[in-house]
Amino acid sequence: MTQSVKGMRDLWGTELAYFQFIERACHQIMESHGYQEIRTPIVESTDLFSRGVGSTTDIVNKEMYTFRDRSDRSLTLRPENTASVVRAIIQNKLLESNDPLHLFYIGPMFRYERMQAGRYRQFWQIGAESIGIASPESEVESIIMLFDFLTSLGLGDLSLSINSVGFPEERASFYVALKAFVKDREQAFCEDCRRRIEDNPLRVLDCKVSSCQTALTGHPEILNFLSNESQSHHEKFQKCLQSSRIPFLSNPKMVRGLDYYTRTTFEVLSSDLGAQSALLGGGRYDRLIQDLGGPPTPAFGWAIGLDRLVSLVMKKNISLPSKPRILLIPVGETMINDAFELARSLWADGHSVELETRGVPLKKSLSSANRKGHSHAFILGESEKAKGIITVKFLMTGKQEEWLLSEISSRILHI
RNA sequence: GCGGCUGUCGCCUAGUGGUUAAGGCACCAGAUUGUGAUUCUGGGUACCGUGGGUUCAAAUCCCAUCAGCCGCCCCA
Repeated sequence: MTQSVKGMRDLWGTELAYFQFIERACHQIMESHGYQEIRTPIVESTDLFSRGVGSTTDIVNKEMYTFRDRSDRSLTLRPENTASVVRAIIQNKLLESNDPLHLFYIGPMFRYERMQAGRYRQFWQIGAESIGIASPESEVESIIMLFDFLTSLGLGDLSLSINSVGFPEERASFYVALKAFVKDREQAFCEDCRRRIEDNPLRVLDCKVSSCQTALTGHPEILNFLSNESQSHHEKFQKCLQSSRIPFLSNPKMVRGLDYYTRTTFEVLSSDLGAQSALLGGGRYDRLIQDLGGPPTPAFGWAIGLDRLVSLVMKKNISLPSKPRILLIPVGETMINDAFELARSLWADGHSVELETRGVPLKKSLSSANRKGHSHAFILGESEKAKGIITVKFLMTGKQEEWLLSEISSRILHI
């Protein structure tokens, strides 16, 4: 049998219901904050990502789904959405007015990676981008929205890690200092770190080996290498977070994997997610829009892994809002037209009702209603018709009531 | 990209060279045809992930492949 492509899964049933619950909450919160949805193509020119995400990142170097189309163009399934959103606002001239833009998106992303729990080759992200504002306050506005969103899902207790990575020209001297620091103490570090010093010095900072963490005591911190402007930006950001009562941890060791970040970066990890603990991440990207051919424009954004968010919400036993599920069962062939008539009037009133059309014995209908999780069965047979009523069976308790046909629509609201 | 583990009905598992692969849950059929879920009775629904190989004989051993899981790397 042909099966789905490795790392790409079908969503249905309970898990899909959680996806939809979260997507609805997302739309609601975004709209209340004035963010508008944007949908960009899933496929883009490969160079958008190599230029936008950064040609030295792992995402670009080993994780992209890149292929050639019939005209020999190099195309890539988007590994993230910020580069596409930036491309879209430049191409569609959304920045002409100089007014800030607030956009959000929900959609699938693709990265060619080794499979693990919580890591898929097609995964879903929800993201928000705040474009055209340089202030630390705009960052906090965006983060407040993010936390309102998480709180509405019952996940308000997550803790935010923040850092600032400054601008590229400010980072260079920090890299030199960090490399020198580690090299001076090379023997104190583990084998992995000795390798990391060469190919990814920042990664030494979050090594899990405790002796390495000890050896890092007094290591150079990136904040000390930033310009006065970047430092004061970061201070304002922290003060604003504090006065907004958003709990955070300043983490000078935090490293992010995308090249376009400038100044503020942040992320939220959750130990409930196992090895793939990253739930969301984001930051400022003041150079990306000009790097991709637009006018110099400051911007800030974040993205949440929707698959991981769903798995967290499900793990915390946060229950979905449940509505009554009604099955209308005509008893006997003569009642099917009456059942259609009743169902159509209930649908017209906006009620959610399913109709049994198989013509099977009542016993069978009730049995599958029970199995499929219906809460109520409406039984309509000759005897009900003669009395102008319907039998309402409560499948949880087994109790039955008789409702007048004329009262059904209003009584449904109270079950 | 590197290292390791796993793969038996819809789900969970037993079975580690020898008859027709076993059990639980689920499912299906019945217990006076308009009452499910509960009870009772009956039913096995599986080419043992796939393809090769070894053997008189393979779910079991070997190889390959696919998929999943775990660690590294990295990220959501």
